[in-house]
Amino acid sequence: MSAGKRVTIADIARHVGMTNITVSRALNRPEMVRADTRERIQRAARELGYVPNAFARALKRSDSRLIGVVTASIDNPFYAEMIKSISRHAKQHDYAIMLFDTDGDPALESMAIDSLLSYQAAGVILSPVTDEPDYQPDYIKRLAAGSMAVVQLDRTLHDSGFSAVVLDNVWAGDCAAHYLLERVLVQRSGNQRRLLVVAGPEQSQISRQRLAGVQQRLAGHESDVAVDVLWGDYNLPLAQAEVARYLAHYPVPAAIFGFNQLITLGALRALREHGIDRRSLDVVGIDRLPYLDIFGISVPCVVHDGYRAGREALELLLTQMAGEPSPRTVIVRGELLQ
Amino acid sequence: MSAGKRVTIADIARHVGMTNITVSRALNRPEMVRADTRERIQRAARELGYVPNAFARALKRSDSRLIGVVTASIDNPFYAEMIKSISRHAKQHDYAIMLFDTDGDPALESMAIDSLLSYQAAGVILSPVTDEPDYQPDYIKRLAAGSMAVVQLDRTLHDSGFSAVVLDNVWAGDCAAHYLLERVLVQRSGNQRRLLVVAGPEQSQISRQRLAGVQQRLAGHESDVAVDVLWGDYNLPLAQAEVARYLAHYPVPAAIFGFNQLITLGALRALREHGIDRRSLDVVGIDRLPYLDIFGISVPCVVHDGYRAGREALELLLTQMAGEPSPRTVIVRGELLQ
DNA sequence: CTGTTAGCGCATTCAG
DNA sequence: CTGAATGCGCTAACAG
Repeated sequence: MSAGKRVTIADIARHVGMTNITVSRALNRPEMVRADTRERIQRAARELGYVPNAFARALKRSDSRLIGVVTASIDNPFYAEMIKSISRHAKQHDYAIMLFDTDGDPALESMAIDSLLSYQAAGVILSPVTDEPDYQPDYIKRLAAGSMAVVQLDRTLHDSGFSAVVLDNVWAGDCAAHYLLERVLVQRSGNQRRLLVVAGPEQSQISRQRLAGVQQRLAGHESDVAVDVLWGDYNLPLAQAEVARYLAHYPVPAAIFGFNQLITLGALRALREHGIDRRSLDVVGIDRLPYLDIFGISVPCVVHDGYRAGREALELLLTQMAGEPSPRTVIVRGELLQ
Repeated sequence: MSAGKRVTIADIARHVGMTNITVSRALNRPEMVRADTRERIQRAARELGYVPNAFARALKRSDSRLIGVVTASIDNPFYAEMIKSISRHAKQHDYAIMLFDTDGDPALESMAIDSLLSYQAAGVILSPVTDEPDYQPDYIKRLAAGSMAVVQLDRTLHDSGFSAVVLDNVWAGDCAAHYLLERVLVQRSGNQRRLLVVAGPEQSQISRQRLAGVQQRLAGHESDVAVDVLWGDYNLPLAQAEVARYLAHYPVPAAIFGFNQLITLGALRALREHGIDRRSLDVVGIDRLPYLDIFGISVPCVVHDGYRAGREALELLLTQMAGEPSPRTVIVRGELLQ
């Protein structure tokens, strides 16, 4: 209750006329202490306002109950959903979450990893700032050398060898292309059969896979659909600018496929900007565009279950922490929502 | 580099033929060590893959570089924005964030506080599960007794005496009501002059303030606008259900005012469900309904700058941590966006 | 069931 | 500028 010094186990010991270790046991392994002394100790702890010192405990036991989450953008709804899921499940296993939002900055990402190593985190769930193969941050070595479990989420470091939970990106591309082919493109005529894909960075593995999915589906179909690809980034303004520039130079395509939520929104905004009714062509996306049904709007999207992805990541991390040596990859497949 | 034991300061000391303390100094207060030995030590540290042990350091210095963030819903975009802002600014002051998503569960909230006390967090930014005055969790005592700085964010514990960053809720209500009066309600006739307010929980201080703002504005206007209030919670399904029930029993009001993003969306969905064109009446809300402009939809809203609120909260926390004894309250005013 | 001893890794005394 | 001793708070390991 006193605001001055912190109450330690020793204070309680003095208070009840026992030794430290007995107090420690009464608090952590109650069954090892006689019922009445246990009572006395626990009551004293409560009355004195005892708060265990997590640092001292972790130092002694050299195992922390900490899990790190490193992500580039907590304000991306898909990531927020995954983080919520991780947080919820971590709590069930008595782990606290240390969160790092790297804001797309590799330097911050590296510092985040160092912090986690420093805090002896039992594991990290990592979604790097980019998944381009060139990105080979030097913390990979530090991570691989240590005993910290690692699970990558959504974005992966090329060839890092860590476990991962990723989306089925090829399938997502395939699925959207299939939708476009079956329902849409077949109904159009001649040179209208043009699909505009608005992708992320040209080197992004995720974008490449999604595009591969599209191409694989088109190839199987023996159609004469032409694909134009705009490379950019996973944000709205750039996607909007790219699409605007495209529309200024080429005829309106039969369909547009946006590779994530923000890209799709950017493309739609560009259409509007050019005075083109979005219903005059077909737009599909990846990731949910929430609440549009309320306004009678429907944009078909391939959506992935972020809650599930988060859970899978945490479970994978726990098995790694339990000693499973071989890295595993879990693939989460989405579904087309119309 | 070795995967076995962690390398400590002592290993480095042995390696370079110095003692622990010199190594410690070379790493933390380089100016206290001769240049060449400092070099040797720092190089050895790098080569051996030394990682400082944050626990040992914190234990010794009894000051952690940890700030706790406790919130009910990281997946609420407004909260996500605030958390991102907190995270970004905390990093600038070399603090790491420990995040707790309480998921609306008071028990989890209490555990989160205990964890933070246990980790000797320098401060907490707290947004409790509810702001109803009845909610007086017993961790308040523990918090007040200790030396941890506390700043409440958005939602506050009634009479807790902690610093806070809150929204100007009265003003938000006033502002929306003003808009409705000036632009809208005056144009309607007789018994059509009915405003439906869809609020949060009946005891929520925030909802009460927003409602007070509405009533104050209406009172000042000497108008004959009647207000119906639906109490509920800050989520979509309940708001939708309440509004649906209202529409089943009463004539369509001249306007609907939703007290947060999800409530407004719920109300709009109820309208749609009842086959009522939302443009046949006036709908205003609090919180942004993002991206609707892309679809040519406009729902006027009072929006608050979450990024700023987060920054203010962190700054307030830092001043508290620096010893400022008197609690302060910062009020963030929103603006009407049409 | 309880106590003694010892040490986790680091940084603060105080001496050289 | 460098070192020796000491302790932060807690809990193994081994007694008793």
